[in-house]
Amino acid sequence: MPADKLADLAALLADRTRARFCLTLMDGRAWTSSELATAAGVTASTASEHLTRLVAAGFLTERRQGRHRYVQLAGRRQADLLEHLLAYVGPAQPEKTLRATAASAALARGRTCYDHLAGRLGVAITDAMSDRDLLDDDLTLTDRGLAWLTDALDFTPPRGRRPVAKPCLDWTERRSHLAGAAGAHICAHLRARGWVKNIGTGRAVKVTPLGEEALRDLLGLAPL
Amino acid sequence: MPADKLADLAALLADRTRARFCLTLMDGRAWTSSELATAAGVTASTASEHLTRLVAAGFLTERRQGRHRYVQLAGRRQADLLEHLLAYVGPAQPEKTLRATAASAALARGRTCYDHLAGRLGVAITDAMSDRDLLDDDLTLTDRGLAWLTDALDFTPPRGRRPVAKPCLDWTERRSHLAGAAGAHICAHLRARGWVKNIGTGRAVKVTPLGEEALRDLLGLAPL
DNA sequence: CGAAAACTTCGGCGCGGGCCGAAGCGTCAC
DNA sequence: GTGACGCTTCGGCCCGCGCCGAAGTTTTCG
Repeated sequence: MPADKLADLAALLADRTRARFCLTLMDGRAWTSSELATAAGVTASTASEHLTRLVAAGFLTERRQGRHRYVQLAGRRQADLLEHLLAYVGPAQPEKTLRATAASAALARGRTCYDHLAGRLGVAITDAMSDRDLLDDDLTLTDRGLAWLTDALDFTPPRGRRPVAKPCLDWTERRSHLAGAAGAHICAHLRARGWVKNIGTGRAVKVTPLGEEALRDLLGLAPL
Repeated sequence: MPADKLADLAALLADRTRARFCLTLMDGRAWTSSELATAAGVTASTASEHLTRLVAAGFLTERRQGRHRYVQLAGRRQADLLEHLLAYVGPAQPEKTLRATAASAALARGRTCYDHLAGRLGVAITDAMSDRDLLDDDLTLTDRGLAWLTDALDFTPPRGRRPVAKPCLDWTERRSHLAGAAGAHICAHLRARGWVKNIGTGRAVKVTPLGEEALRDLLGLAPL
């Protein structure tokens, strides 16, 4: 019965603590059990039980390393699903505290979404690439786009079945931005060059002065 | 906190009975409370409470008519969300009973998805339209496509903001098929002409002999 | 080696929620 | 009006589960 599987999947995310874990993990990085526990405001034992359940359901993967248990979103499918759910509940409405406002403004400006860039930054890069005919309307890579990525950004297309470029729904912008191998490569490349940096401990990112210059040169992108 | 809203949304669907209700309502039609109760195998009182909750959350809409309470999926956003969740849990794996096998085979062959056609039938129509340059790669309507719909199928584009054509993910085929106003129109048109008919009480549909002929003439579609 | 750190397991508490049956209320048919 | 019907409300049952603290295991560090 597909309804039962649907209910089981929903039940997995139908808890505030587990939902917080998943959202925290949306940055695509691996977190330890205790990091997630403090981030969500529960004790270590509670976190341990939740993680066991999320891993058992295949939603997260774990890697034991010494006395640490690192967990990560299991893959892009899970990240996609979370994005769709977030898009449904809608962008966070006006916040109460100043700190929360600043934090969510930073998130809206630019962040990582699993392994690629999202927020206004992600959408702006996607738009700039579309304007220069590097992307099609459906966010697949054009020949020009492939050449550009290869030449300017040292991209080599993956050998596996992973789509090179595909759209990902953005829950603050309500627009599609570039995901897939190309999106991931761009994110990694900009990070490696020091063109974008993480802000704080979350998944918000900011463009460095160096990065603004580079993005202007590469894509004619004005500072956000 | 967006995580809390995510958890609340998931909790809404994290019950087998409510999940069954929603899946039953995926045919886009309105059902009465007692119909859903028997379909899901619960008493009237239990169904009433679940429906109240789903309506309060804005997931369903209700229409009181005499002594009946008709409920319906609130809109396309809800249907889309359910499709994505179903796509994640995957197509139903091999069934136990013969009756279940036949029923799910019929569903895979052709069904309605909220207001348009899905399953192999929906995908086949979408593919045939793409082959004839009526649709772009991203399943938007080409000029030829709009002309074809208007001439052959009495289509008039809606005045509102509803997209004329857009992709919808198919949870059995794992492919996109045509949704949006054009998809809904095609479904309604085929049904009105008696080219497709509902099978039984669910959302499975079959193509009539008349319909097979018409689809061959219109789109060069071979019988499924 | 001993102590500290990260995590897990277990017992127990309390709450929420899913279910039903019985009773009540409005609506329709005769 | 009278009865049947569809639905809702209420009380009560019970299970599941989210949480914690305490104790136990494994690894690291000095």
